[in-house]
Amino acid sequence: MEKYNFTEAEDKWQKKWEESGIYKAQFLKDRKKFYVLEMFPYTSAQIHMGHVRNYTIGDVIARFFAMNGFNILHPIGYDAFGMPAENAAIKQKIPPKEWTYKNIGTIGRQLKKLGISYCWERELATCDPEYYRWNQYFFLQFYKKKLVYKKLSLANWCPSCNTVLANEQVVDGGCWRCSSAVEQKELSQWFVRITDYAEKLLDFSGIKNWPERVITMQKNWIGKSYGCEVHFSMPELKKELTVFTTRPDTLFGATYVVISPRHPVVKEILAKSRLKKDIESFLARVRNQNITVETTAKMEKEGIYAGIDAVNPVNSEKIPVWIGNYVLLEYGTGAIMAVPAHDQRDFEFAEKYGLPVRIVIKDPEWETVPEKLQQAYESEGAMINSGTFDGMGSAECIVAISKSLEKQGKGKQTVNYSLRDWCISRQRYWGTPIPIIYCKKCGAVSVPEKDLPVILPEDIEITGKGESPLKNSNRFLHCKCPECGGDAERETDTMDTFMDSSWYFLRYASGDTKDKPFSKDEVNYWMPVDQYIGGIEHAILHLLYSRFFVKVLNDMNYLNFNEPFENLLCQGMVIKDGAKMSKSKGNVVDPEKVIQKYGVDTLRLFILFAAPPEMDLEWAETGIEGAWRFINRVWAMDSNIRNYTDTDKNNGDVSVEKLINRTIRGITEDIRKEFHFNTAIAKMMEFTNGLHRIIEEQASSKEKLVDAWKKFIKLMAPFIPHTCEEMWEIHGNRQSVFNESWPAVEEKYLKDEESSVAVQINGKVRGRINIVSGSSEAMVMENAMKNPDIFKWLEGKTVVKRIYVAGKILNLVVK
RNA sequence: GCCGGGGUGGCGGAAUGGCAGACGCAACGGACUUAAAAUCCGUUGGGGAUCACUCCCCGUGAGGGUUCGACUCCCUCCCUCGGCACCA
Repeated sequence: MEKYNFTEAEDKWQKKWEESGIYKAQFLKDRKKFYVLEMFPYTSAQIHMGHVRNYTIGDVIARFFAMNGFNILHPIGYDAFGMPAENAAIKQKIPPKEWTYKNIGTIGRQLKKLGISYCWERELATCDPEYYRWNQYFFLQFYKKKLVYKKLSLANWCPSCNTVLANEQVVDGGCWRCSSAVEQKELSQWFVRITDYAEKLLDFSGIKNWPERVITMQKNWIGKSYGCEVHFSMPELKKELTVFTTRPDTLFGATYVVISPRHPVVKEILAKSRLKKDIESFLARVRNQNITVETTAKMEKEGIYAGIDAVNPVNSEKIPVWIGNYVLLEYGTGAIMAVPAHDQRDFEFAEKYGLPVRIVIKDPEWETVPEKLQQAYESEGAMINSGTFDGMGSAECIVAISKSLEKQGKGKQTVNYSLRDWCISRQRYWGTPIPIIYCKKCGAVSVPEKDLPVILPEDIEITGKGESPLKNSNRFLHCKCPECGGDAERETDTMDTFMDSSWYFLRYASGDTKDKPFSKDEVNYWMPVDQYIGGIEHAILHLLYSRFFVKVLNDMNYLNFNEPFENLLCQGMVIKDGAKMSKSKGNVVDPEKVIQKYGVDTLRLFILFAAPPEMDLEWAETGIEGAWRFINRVWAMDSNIRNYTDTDKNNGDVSVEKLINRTIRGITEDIRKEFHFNTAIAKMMEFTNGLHRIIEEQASSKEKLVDAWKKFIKLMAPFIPHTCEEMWEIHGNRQSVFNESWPAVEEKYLKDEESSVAVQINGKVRGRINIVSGSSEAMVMENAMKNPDIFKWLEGKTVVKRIYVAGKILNLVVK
């Protein structure tokens, strides 16, 4: 028996698919559509196993829905802007554009080898000026609506390289290139006002099926909390200080307030305070503490008395104002009231600096003497030391105290979000230039739409040092003001690449894009994406920004839907030797090598079989061998079936019909329900095992056998497309198997005349009996009593209870 | 610390209130072969009884509960992998 020649078949079918344009998306308004999308790849050197898994899952879904009568859009493109291109430029002296397009070439070739059913006509790269001009266009539309603005914000700064660093470029508090200590520097940067949409983004009602954890992560990220703003007066400054708290019930227990070192009032304090020198040296020390993830957690809480007091509005008590490094300017009002008795952080801070503690909520299990308090009591209880509120429950006091403050104009109930506005400024080269011109006379002026795109210059050397690289291009930097015609300079920041990926799915959905970002009609037809597939690492940012974009564009009437991705599948990682495949771990398996040795269908089959899509997948070379064996078994079986000879004994047998119909039903359900391709493939294996027996025993006529086999080829086609096309052709078909429709279940073959019922005694299986379908409970019982295996357990006992689940189980409770 | 996923044979995994371990891998035995590879057939959770057909006990991270019946539902705990983290 000859082995399946995968190289020949794969080349042949990939070519045929390309020539026939079978996967080309067609805008057909009256047909039901299905948009399958995998997160587009970043243009690093080549694709890895994680990509193969992602795209294979998408491909099975696309092919399955196509065979089920849907009009399919299944596009691909490249996330082509970003830092690694600049790193390559620094290290290898290759211009970012050259590096990127070289990689696009490699990845494109690799993707084509995977034989995915992509509509290549809609391929895009975000670094193409015809793409990024629309980033600029959207920026300007948002600018008009005041959804983008400029403000001062902190950035990581390397004083030696004289450059801004991304968070991931800060390693152990130092610069990744030169290890100098990283400082925080205030820069004027562009922000998108995503906080305006916080409430809309919390509404997930337009989403059909997303992993629960992704929704939870987004909700936590947005971080809505109900609370109260309280105004404390500062007599020395003749000013009010507003704090935000979620626990107004503890207001009587506030023994000091703390403000962020970057709070605007700090300047005024410095002007007035007798402790000016001490505060300045404290600020100098704290200011350079960088705020990357690792360091924030370890950072010691520190503070200093500001030398002035604040007056608590509920009891007119004077309490000290402190400046503390643990208070964030960006959250709430940048100032807090500290209640050490009922907040663990405040408790620790108070202990460290010997600040007073006052208990205002009674812990039912603990004493109410401050000196004896071991830790803050953060739960509910009865109010004490709180004036007229004493005796009330603390939960009702949250509302009562807020309302009382509101009435006196000393505070108000508010809602707070931890979501911050989206900083889109990057002081880098390889990104979309921000279309703003600075004129001494006219200020910040938008580039007129007719002048878009603002093209990224290529006469730039990337060094990784100095400020924004675009400042080095005179041709780029200097321009005329569009308003007054005078000398002006361009904005030299580029946009965050999340801007690119926030709408690429709309561009894909649009065939006609000469003079607009996308065609409204076509986008309204294809969108939302019916199935989006990608890694969990994009659970928050990419998915949140895309949702935001769609909501804004909906409000601006560019489109008429509210969510970009109705269904989301987050596939698990590819693991080898207990760790995620990665270059640094040295455990990568190159997909191309596997394809060379076994063919892409084998690789697909293994990946789909080894685990359900959402779980991590353990790479196993022996598993690949198993997949390869299965494909060859199928290949051999195909020729056995073609060479099968009829005998006269097999005419009435329906076992092959039963088998194929059971398989059709099982596989269809496994795909439909949760994309559990692993169990679908198990059912294919069960089918071949069963069919093998039928062939050996010559239990079926040839006609029925061939008929079942052809249906089986269709069932396998989404999984191993090349192999199935080849077999489909050998069986005399001229058209692609993907023009066929998915086999339908013939219910009449699934009604079993006999079924086996397990008989339990006190919940333990003691025997099995075969019954005629539809037997009554009494008949089953009678049958069971006749069975010696069961009878012996009943001797000398009485049956006190009988549970019968039709056709499945009979449980007898005996004493 | 908070939130979430997960824990089932030697391994990947099935079964989500009704016969635990489908399907595959690995291992072992057999057939074919001069031999090997490939292929095909068989066995395979642990323990025990039996010449044998077979039969019994234990078993889904640990302990408890609900139920005629629990991998599945509830409570307590342990381990593990992710995410977030001074959010006031």
